[in-house]
Amino acid sequence: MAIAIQPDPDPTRSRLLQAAGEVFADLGYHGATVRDICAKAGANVAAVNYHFRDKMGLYIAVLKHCMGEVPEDDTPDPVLLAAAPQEALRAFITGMLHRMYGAGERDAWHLRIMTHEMAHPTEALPRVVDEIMAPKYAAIRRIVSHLIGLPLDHDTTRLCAHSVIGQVVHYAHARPAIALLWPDLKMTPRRLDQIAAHITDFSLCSLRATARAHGRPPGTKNPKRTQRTSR
Amino acid sequence: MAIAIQPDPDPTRSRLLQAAGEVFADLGYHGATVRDICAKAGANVAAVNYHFRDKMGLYIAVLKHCMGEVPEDDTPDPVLLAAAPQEALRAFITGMLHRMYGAGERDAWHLRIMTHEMAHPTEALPRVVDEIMAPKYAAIRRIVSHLIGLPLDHDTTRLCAHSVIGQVVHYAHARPAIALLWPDLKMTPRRLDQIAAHITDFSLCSLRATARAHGRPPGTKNPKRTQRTSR
Amino acid sequence: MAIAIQPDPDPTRSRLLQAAGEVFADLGYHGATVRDICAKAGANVAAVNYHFRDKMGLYIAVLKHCMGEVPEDDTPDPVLLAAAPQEALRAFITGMLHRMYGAGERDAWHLRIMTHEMAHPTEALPRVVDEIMAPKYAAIRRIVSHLIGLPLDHDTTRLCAHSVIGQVVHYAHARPAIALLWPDLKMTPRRLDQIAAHITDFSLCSLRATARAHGRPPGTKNPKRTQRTSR
Amino acid sequence: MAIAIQPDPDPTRSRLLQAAGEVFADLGYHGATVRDICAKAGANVAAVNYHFRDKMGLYIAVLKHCMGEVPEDDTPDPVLLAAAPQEALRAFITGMLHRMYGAGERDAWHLRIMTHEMAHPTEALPRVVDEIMAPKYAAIRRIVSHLIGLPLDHDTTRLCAHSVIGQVVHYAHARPAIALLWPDLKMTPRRLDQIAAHITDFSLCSLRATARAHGRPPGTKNPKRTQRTSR
DNA sequence: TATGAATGAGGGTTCATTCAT
DNA sequence: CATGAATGAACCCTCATTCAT
Repeated sequence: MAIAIQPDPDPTRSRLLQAAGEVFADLGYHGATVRDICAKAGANVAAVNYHFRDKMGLYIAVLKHCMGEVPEDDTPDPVLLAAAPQEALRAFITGMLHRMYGAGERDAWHLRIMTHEMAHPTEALPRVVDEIMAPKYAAIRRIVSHLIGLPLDHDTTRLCAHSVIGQVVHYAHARPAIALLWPDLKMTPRRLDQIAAHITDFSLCSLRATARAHGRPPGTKNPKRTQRTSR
Repeated sequence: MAIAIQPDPDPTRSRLLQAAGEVFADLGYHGATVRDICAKAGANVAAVNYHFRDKMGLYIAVLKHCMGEVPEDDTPDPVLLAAAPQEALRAFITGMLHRMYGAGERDAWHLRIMTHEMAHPTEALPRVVDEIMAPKYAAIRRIVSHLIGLPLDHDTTRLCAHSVIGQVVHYAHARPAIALLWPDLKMTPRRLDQIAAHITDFSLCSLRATARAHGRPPGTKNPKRTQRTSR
Repeated sequence: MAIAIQPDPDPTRSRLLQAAGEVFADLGYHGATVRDICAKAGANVAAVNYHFRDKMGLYIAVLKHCMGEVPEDDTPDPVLLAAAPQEALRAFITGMLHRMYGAGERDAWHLRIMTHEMAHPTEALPRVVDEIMAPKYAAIRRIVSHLIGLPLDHDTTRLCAHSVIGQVVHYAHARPAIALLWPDLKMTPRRLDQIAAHITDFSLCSLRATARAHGRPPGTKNPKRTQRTSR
Repeated sequence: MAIAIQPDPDPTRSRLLQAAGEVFADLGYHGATVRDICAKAGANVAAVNYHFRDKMGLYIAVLKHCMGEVPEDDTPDPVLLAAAPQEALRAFITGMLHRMYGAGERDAWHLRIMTHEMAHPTEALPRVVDEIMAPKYAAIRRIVSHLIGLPLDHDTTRLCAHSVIGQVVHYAHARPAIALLWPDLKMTPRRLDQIAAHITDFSLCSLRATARAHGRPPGTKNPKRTQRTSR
C-alpha cells in the first residue's frame, strides 16, 4: 500500500521555511540575517527573494506556516467549557506551557517569535496579534468568563485573563533569567505538568473567589449580561 | 567646604550615559546604534569608543548607572514585612507597575532593558540578571515566604513568586499586543492603581489558600526550615 | 495554395520581440531588465536566453526587427528629389518628427533606441549606426547636396546635414527638458506640423543662401564632383 | 609672497567629486557604480556615504560642483547684445561648442550628464534643468529675441532658439554616431571654430529672414511688445 | 583630550544567467 | 520545446570601529 507521500514538491522552499522558523524564533526578525537562514537551509542568498519576495515575505510566510500548527488546540471544547470550566482552564494552561517548552520545533516558533515582536515590533505585528494572539486571548477570556460569571469584555474578565496568561508566558518570556535564577529547574514533562498544575490552582482559587464576590456560582450559566463598557 | 562643587567632571560622559539609557531602553542593545546615541547626546561618533571602549562597554556602564537608581525600592521594609506582609506585597506590585509605565525616565530603564535582554540576550545577561533581577526575585520570594510560611527556596515559594512577577511584567512585556487587543486601556495612574490592586488581590487570595494548606497562618514566624530543592 | 497560412510559427518569440522593443525604447539596453520584458510578454524568465541566447541577442534581434519597419520611409523619392528638393526636405523632416512623437509603437522604436545608444553605447553601437543611422545620414546628405550643389562628402554638405538633423532630433533628445522649460508645448499632430514647417523653413533659408554663395542654383544638376574631404 | 594656497582641506572629498564627475559623465547616474567611483578616487566604498549621504547626494554634489564652473559664460553681455546681437550669438555658440569638446574635464561634465539625464531621467532632473539648462535657454532666447524682434516667450522665438541649440548640442549628443559616420572629423580647436562658424552663419541667415518677415531690422530696439501667449 | 575622517565587514536586494525537468 | 527553480555576482547602503591629528 503505497502511502503516496507527496515528495515535498519544493524542498528548497520547505527547507527555507524550516531554517527561517528556527532563526527567527531564536533571534527575531531584526536579529536574523537572510544569509544565515540560507546557509542553514543550504540555499543561495537569492533564494528567499525568489520564493518569498523579500525578508519580510519570508517572515510572514513563517508566521502563516507555524500558525497552521496549533490553531484551535487552545480553543476550549464547548461541552467541556460548560460542564467543567476549571478543566478547560487546566487544559488551556497545560497545553500552552507544553507547547512553549516542547521539543517539537515548530510548535514553539510562534510563541518565541511573539516575544521578539513584543520587544521589537515589526510591521507584521498587527497581523501577528490578530491571527496568533487574539484567538488565544478570546479563548482564555471565554474560560474566565464562565468561571467568574462576568461578560467577555468586562474589565475584571480581562484583568483575570491577563493574570492567567501572564503567569504562563512568563516562563517563555523570562526563560533566560529563570535559567540563571533557578538553575536546578529542568523543564521535563513532569516539571511542566507541575508548573501547569500550580498556575491552574493558583488562578482557580482567585477566580472562584471573584465568582463568589459576584454572587454567582461558577459555570452555572452562560453569562451574557450587560458589560461594564471596558472603559 | 568645597565638597559640593564637583560640577560633573565629565559632561560628555554623562550625556552619553543619559542618551544611551533612553535608546537602549527603547530599542535594546542590538537595536540601538552608537550613531543615534551620540547624536542624541550631541557627541562625536568616536566618543563612545573613547569613553567606554566599545558599544558593550557603554551598555554595561548604563546598566551599572541605572542600577544605582532604584536598588532597594523594591526590597520590602522588614518591619512592614513582619507586621503586614500583604501590604508589602501590595507595595511591591504597585511600585513595580508604576515604575514600568512611569514617565520617570531612568527609573524604568532597567525594567525595559530587561525585556530586551530576555528576547535577545547579550553577553551582559549574567551580570544583568545578577544585579537587577536577583534582588527583585529575592524580595518577592521573601514576601511570599512570609505569606505562605514556606522557605525561600521551596518550590512552592518560587512558583508563587513567579506567578506574582509574571502577572506584573506581563503588562510591560506584552504592551504592544495589549494595546491592540484592548485598545481602550489607557495606562493612567488610576488605571495602574486598579491593575496593581487586581494583581495583589488575585495573588493574595491564592497565597492565603496556600498558607492554609500548609497549616500555618501567614506571617506568624520567619520561616527558615530546610529547603526541598536546591539553591 | 497553403502559403498564406504561416500563423506566426513562434508566438512567444514574437511577443518577446514586441515587448522588448517597447521596453528597450523606453529604458534603453542597460535600463531594461529581462524580467520586465518577459513579464510584459507573458513569457518565462528563461525564454530570452532560450530564444535569443542572451540579453544582447534579444537586443540585436529587436534592432533587426524594427529596422525592417521604416527603412526607406526617409529615403527621398528620386523623382521628387530632382524636381523639388525642398519638398523632399520637407517630407524628410516631417516624417522623422512625426515618427519620433508618433503613437505608432514600432515606427519610433529605432529612433528612441538611438537616443539611448548615444547616451550609453553598447557593443551593438556600430551595427546600430550602420543600419539605422547611416541610411538616414545618406538621405539627408543627398537632399542637402541637391539643394546646395555640393557633393555628398563635402564638408559643407555634412555640416548642413548635421544642422538639419540636429534641429529635428533635438525634440526627441531633449524631450524631458523641453517639457519642463516649455510646459505649454503639447505635441499634437498640428503642433508637430508647425514645428516641422519651422525647421524646414529655417533650414531652407540657409541652404539656399549657401547655394547662392557657391554660384549654383539648387537642383540644377546632380552634383558629383570631387570631394573636399575624405570618405 | 606666500600664495597661501589652502591645502585642499578635504582631499578625499575632492577626489571623490573628481572621480564621480568623470564616471557620471561617462556612464550617467544609473550606469555608474559607487564602487567604481571609489576605486577611481582611491577611497573606501563607505566614503561616499560618509561625505555625501548616498549616491544621489554625490550626484547632486557633482552637479553643484560643475555648475559653478561656467555659470554666466553663456549669458550674453548686455552691451554686446544691444550693439551686435549677431556677435553675441557667435560667442554663445562658440563657447558652448568648445566647452562640450574641450579637453578641460569638468567643463564638459554637466553637458554630458545632461545627455544621460535626457535619456534616463533621475529625480534630480528638475534641479538639473532649472539650474543648468534654464539659464542657457534664457540666454539664447534673449539673443534670438534681439535678432528677430519678437518677445522672449513668442512661439517663433522659442522655435528659433531650439533650432540653434539643437544644432549645437547635436555634436555632443550624437558624438558616438558622428565618430562612426564621419571618421575623419577630428575635433581640433580649429575644427570647432569652423563648426561654430557654420552654425552661426546657418542660423543668422534664417533669423534675419525671420526678422525681415516681421518688418523690423534686427537689434534696433529692445523688443518688449505683447507676446503671443505661448499656447 | 577629543574629534572628523576613513575603514572593512556585512546587511538586504536585484540582476542576467543556467540547469534539470 | 519550454519552464520553474536555483545560482553567484554585484548592487547600494549601514554598522561599529579605528586612526591621525
